Amino acid sequence: MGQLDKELLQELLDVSEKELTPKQTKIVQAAIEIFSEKGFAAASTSEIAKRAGVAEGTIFRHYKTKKDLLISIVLPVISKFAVPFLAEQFLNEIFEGEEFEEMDQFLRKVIYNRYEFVRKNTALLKILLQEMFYHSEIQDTFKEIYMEKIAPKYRNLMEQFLTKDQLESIPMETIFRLTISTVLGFLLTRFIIVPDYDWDDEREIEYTIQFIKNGIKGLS
Amino acid sequence: MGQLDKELLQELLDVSEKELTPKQTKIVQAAIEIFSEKGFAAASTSEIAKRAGVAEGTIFRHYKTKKDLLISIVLPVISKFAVPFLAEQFLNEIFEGEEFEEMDQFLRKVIYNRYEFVRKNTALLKILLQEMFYHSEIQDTFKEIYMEKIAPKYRNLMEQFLTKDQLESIPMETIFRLTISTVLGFLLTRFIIVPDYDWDDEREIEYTIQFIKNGIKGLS
DNA sequence: ATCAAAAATGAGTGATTACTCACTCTTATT
DNA sequence: AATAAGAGTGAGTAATCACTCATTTTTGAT
Repeated sequence: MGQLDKELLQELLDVSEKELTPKQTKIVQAAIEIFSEKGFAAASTSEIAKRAGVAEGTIFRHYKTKKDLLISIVLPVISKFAVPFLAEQFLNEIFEGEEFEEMDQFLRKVIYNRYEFVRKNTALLKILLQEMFYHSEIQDTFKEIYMEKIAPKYRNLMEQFLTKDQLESIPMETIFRLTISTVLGFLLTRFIIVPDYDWDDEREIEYTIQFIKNGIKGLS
Repeated sequence: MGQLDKELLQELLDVSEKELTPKQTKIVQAAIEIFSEKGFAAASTSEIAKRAGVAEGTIFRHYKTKKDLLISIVLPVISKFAVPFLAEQFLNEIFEGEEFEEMDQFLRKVIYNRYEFVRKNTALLKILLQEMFYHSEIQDTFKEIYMEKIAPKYRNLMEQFLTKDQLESIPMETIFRLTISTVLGFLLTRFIIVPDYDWDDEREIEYTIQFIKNGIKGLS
């Protein structure tokens, strides 16, 4: 279950880090598997070492503590999950050439993009989802990225889609909340809560887009 | 933070159980606090005993294992969270006398009702939210209650609100998914993810209702 | 081939874990 | 007052925990 692509892993952890030794990569892969299977607190360093095919001491050569290992795995995922689809390049593709397009287009692009990300990184996101409640470093990183990267860009973007009526009467935070919880609700349901159900993904995505679009349209 | 009302606790655990001794009540209260603060796996029975003002052995008089304690706390919450607002009495209040009313009314009633429940039981629901991923007993109970109690009643109810067009074209599972994830998204955001934000609850609830109603209406 | 630095090892550490059990205390019934 | 049963106790147990460190192995530049 959930074999980890080595290149993908490297890309995830390489954000600003130096390279990992082969054994270090093994350790990180094993840690991701076990953390997501039984949770951080219930995972033991001895089991991680065993599954990585490595002496337990090797873990502590590279990571001062077990929690250090968790943090080094989990923090880069937050950036990778939140930031890229708000990068300039991504936005330009939406507003290419002609007039800016409908909210449909934007939502569809975002959802398909994040769908792929979640599909490839389910284990990592399960860890993140679980541990964010207990580790303030994770919460702080979330807050920082949301406030500095996501909120301002998304706000600008939404203003393009909304009428003057809507902009005056509906608080932007509410629109964020409803949009994000619908999209995350879809992704979590699809990949974490009931992944074994026989979903018709294209159809579900299309319904989700229409639900958000009409839901927001009806608020004013 | 999160002091536990003793009567409320009794009511929760009394579903079909015998009474608890005073010390047992203390144990359950302490366990709820500590489980929700640090998670089940990171909570130690010695700390629970200490906070309950009880010898550690007393815990194991009443519960065979630490996990037994968790399960005895968490399973009744699932029923209490899911079932009551679908009880006959509750539904009768909505369809009282005249014609059946709008979807608005139903959603408003459900949301306010569950809002109060979540407000009073935040710690319990945080435990449930965390541990459902690791304990199959919890998942099974969820599935059972959803399939036997919630889905069939909610299906009947929704059929009252939807036109023939909608009933034929939109799968009911999709409507469930969108509705539930929007409502849970609101409650989780409000009470667990960002409880310290200065929410205007009445306004948010009203927006949430309109969002769902118009979102579904637009699907056909 | 030499050798210094980095990587890896695994036996060993004290602390903590969930759980046991022989025993005492409390309570209610007679 | 006697007694039986359940509630409560807390010292004790083996297992496991995260982490250390003296030592060995691997690596890469010369």
